[in-house]
Amino acid sequence: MFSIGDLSRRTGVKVPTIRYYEQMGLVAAPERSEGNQRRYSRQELERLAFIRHARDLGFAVEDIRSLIDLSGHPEQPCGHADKIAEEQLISVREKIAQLKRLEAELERIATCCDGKTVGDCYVIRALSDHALCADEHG
Amino acid sequence: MFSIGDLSRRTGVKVPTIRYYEQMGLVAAPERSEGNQRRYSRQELERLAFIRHARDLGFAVEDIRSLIDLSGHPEQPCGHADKIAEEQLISVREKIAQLKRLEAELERIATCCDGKTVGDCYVIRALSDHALCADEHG
DNA sequence: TGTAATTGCTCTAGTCACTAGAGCTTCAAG
DNA sequence: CTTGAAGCTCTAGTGACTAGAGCAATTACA
Repeated sequence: MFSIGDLSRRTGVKVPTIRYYEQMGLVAAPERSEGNQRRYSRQELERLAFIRHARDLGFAVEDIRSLIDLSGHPEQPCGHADKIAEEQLISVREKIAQLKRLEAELERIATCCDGKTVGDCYVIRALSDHALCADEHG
Repeated sequence: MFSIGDLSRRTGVKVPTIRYYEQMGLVAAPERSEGNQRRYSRQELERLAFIRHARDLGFAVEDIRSLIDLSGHPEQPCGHADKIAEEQLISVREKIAQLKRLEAELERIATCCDGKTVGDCYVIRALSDHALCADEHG
């Protein structure tokens, strides 16, 4: 039996976040001690580790809920789980592409400033005038 | 003189977002028509375009506030503006690095599933067991 | 000039995924 | 048996908007 603090240390999920997940129905309400404190089993530790891992990978809480539902039905076809993971992959790739465009733009902005005062600062001018951008973004 | 809708169309910032920026003090409260509708000048259009551009580049509203304050003092040294842009560049690069790690992990997860049911689905197993991960993330 | 469609106004509340704080109780170690 | 850490519930705050209700003003057209 683990206290909420044990669970937090073992999974890296903060204590208030665990309680929040319980409220959201992502983890079930666990047993309580005589003094009304939460007591978790190993199964619940594993579920929380699952959630943590999926959150680290950028899955939305709703996706995680679906994945948990799926994992409770091991006899069903797993196409849905694959689909969630693939969509997540696509979204991550899109974010990378977008951020790379920003990186290029910011690189130009942040390294080209040789003005001494704000009046001729390239950072400020570049932000004021989209026409100074090399290409489209945003 | 532009209505809030004109401003929105010209800058790509949505109408409620413009009002929100006014509330947050990012743009000044503009003149009003006799019927109490907002009327903007070209200067305000430019400021909003500046904000839009900076938001597109991922600057936080607080950073934008600083940049606007700076641009109001063109005689000051521009080191601070440079610093904000450089920090933003660093943070974008960190995000890219993190997302690339996720991409690799998700790629492995999403493409390796040849199980037919959830019971032996690699997606679910990989999320349950961090030990299946090729390397650290999150 | 009339009227209808569009646009605008304020205000409150909701989003997502937490995070912080107040004020209290329980637990574990010495 | 005491003390200090950890736990409890509850409310409210974060960032950057977004949505909706219920009105008022403006604009286009007949």
